[in-house]
Amino acid sequence: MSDVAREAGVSLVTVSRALNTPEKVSRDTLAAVRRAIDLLGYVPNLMAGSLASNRSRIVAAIVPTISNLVFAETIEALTQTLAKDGYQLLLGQSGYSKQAEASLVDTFLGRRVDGLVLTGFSQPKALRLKLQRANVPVVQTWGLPGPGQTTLIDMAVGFSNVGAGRAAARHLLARGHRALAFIGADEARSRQRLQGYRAEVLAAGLPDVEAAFVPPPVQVDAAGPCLDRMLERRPDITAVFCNNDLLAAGLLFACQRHGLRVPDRLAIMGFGDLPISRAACPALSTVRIRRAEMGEQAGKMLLARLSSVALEATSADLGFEIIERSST
Amino acid sequence: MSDVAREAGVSLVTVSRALNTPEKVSRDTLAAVRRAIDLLGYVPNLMAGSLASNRSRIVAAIVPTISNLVFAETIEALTQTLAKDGYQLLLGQSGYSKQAEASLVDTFLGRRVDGLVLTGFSQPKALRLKLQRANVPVVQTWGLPGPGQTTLIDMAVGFSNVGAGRAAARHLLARGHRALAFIGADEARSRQRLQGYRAEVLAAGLPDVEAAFVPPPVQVDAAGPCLDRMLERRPDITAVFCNNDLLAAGLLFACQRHGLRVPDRLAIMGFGDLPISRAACPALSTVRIRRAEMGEQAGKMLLARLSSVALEATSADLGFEIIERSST
DNA sequence: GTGAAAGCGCTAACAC
DNA sequence: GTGTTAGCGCTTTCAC
Repeated sequence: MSDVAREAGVSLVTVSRALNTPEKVSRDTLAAVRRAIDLLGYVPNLMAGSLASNRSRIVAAIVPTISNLVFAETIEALTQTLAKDGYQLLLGQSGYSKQAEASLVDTFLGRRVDGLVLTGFSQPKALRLKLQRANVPVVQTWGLPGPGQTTLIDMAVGFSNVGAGRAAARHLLARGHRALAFIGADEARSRQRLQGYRAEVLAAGLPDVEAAFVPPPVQVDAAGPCLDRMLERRPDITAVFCNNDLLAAGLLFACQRHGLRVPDRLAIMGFGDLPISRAACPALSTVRIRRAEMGEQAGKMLLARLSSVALEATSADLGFEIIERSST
Repeated sequence: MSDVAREAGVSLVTVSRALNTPEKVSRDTLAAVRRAIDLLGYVPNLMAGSLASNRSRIVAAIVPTISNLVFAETIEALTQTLAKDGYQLLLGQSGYSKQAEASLVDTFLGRRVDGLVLTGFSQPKALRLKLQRANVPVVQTWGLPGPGQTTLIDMAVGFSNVGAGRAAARHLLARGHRALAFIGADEARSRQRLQGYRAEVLAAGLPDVEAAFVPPPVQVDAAGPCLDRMLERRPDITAVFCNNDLLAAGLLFACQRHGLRVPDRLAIMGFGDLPISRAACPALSTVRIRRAEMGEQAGKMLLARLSSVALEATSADLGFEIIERSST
């Protein structure tokens, strides 16, 4: 930077200003500085700037895995929202492990990220306190703060997993199904959806839900084996709520293979409204959630906080929507 | 850090050493320092460390979009390989735009990333030169350096897209197909596969391939409309090579919808060997590529370079494999 | 094994 | 509108 300053015949600060607040520099000086920058091929060191200004312009996000399309879309929208304001994204993957999440948070705090986006609300208390003490803006996603273990750290954007489970059950019950099953990943959000799903079924005076869990990360081909075991135990099952559209698509293929007609013999309901649910044959009924908006909203909340703009609310409920298609 | 030093009764440098090279500090001193760190809740500022040491321990990766499962898996493996050595990943998404890619590179160079992972080989010359001048380790992925516009910047890991296209064509020709079609995204790698595919078809003395391009990012539901147009123009088509398994699955659903039997009326070949290709009914023949290994290998190459370990080769060909299943 | 001194390349605060 | 001064919180180098 001092080379540039010398070349342009100005002082070092002026170069800094030309870069960061060009409107506070005269036209001629600005031109001279820019010429010098081009001439010397100068690339500003943002790390030094971060150290001096105490703002890294980096936000970190932790997801269980980026290989799950639903998280990928949230991250994509988040990255793009942040990029508009010159922020970059550090990506962390917890692999559904609380311990890995905690150690990622430590690293990210050490890097002095300006903000943090977490997935879910089941962080241990110690982590919550650490984050609150660190005084770093945090957005939790893919759920909503509420009673139980779902505690708010700072800000939140998502939807009610329990409510989504309830709505799925109501949809299937309204279609006349009386023996319902559930297939989901063995993790917190999926269990919350099951909770709502089950509550609705029991409230209708029906036998309990037949539930199967597959270890996360969910693979599309995990559904087939589940189906076999399920129908063996409960041949009366007529509807399955899959906690992921990909899982539902896999189940649909498994039904085709077994000659089970969908929805006549077995109704299938997905979750997420991924493009595949619309493309499938029959098209899959599902619960639409606003994945991209979740990332965008998380980014906006952080940016607002970072620019000291007053936030309307610390928590945003993006809701969900039952999409009725042909598989139920 | 000086607070910790005071608390532990040692100098500031000793704290730094206890953190970075604990083996160079005596057992007692180490214990004292660690006690002080816990007591004070000290979190080292890695940005300051980066500035002083001129190593950021950050690697940046640029992919077209993280919402495409194939890239997500590469990124996942890369992140995990880097994490083992204490490196974090900055994620950039170009949205298939060369301009966006160039501007991301500028930002990342400004952040003084220790390494860079790029997707593809068609970077403009100016970008290549800039990266080479910056003297930062770079790995290009999802292809191989070779003649044409595919120039090597520094290191590479991938497979031959042209070769994969050729192999797909040979597979279909061997099954007796004589009128072949292609559906792919309108981007460089897809075009290279078409190039190999077409070359093989023409070499067999057959009519040219019927090719359809969909704008990236590819969506699973993009295939259906393509199919209609294709069969209208060329009702003789008996096999389609889709440049993505998701696209192939979408095509399979479209065939079910139209009552076209797969593979009897139309053979479908996918690309990537995503889990869905095995789960599909009929299971999809496809070209397996080693997505996760690509990320892992890219990470290893960078880490080797960063720790000054001699690399065996600057370029790794991970190959591909034709997976024969029921859809062809 | 430990410490003192000298920066890393910037920005913040204040002066002019 | 521009410059001067004083750091940001570490690591490196060299000395002991």
